[in-house]
Amino acid sequence: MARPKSEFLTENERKIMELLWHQGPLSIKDITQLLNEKNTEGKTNAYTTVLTMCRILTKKDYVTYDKKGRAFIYKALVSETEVKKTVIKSLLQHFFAGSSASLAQHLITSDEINIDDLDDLQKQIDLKRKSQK
Amino acid sequence: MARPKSEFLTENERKIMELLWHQGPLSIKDITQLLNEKNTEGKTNAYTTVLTMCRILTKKDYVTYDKKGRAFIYKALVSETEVKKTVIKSLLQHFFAGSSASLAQHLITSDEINIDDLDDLQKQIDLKRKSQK
DNA sequence: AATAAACTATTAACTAATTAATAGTTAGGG
DNA sequence: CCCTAACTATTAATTAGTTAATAGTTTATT
Repeated sequence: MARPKSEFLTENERKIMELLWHQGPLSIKDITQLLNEKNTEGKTNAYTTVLTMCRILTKKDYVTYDKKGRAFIYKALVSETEVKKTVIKSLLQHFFAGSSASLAQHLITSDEINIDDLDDLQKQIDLKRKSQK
Repeated sequence: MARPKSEFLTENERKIMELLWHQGPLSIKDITQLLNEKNTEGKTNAYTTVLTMCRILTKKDYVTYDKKGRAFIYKALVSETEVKKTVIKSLLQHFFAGSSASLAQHLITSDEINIDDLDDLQKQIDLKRKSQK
């Protein structure tokens, strides 16, 4: 077996999905424009490059399209939530023995959380507790 | 530009790194054996396949080797903690606007955390709070 | 010192992904 | 109805990663 399809979205694929998630259905032209606007460092993509990426996403069932006039309007088939879930699941599996609690703990003890965040988390835990009783 | 080096470890690469992290330095023979033992579904890798993968990991500076007799003994150059950190950072960047707190919240409100876990988390938050005062 | 066993190096075939040029098609304005 | 602009389809070159056969080298044993 040669290289398998990448387990998740590649960087380029994710960028396109983000546009579709946040802006709704878009034509290739739209996507090309938006990608090139966002790209710092002046790195621009050709129309046909974006087309190819959208074809790949179609083949992988991440998106589909409707024909509107002569243009294809692409839309997401998979939600951001679903992708998020998959990625977190994989992270948990690989590095935290499948335990959400273990990752949560890691995040809480990390340096990047301040007191306000901790307050919020505590409230969230209380709420969750009550709903589980 | 064609396909860039994968941002992180690929599945195969990660499996090898796991062995080196948890078992210490190993020869190609050892790695091959351990990989094939672990593999359910009877999928075995040839010695030379493993060799190639180790070469790639060497080129990427994830591992290095010492010559011991005629064999190369491979050892990890990058720790599991470092890789973990990188993966979490990317997840945060892409799906949680860079906020650890936001991901922590997501985990806490997810269905997969039980009361005992919540207790532990609460204790952890208290500890962290005191240390930050 | 010859030989076999154990190891590494070279090479290759194949698929996925990236990038895009060029060719072909279609639809709307004159 | 024809032409051109806007769009899609085809094709291709390139690199990364997967898999492994084969060729070459080294070392230990007889």
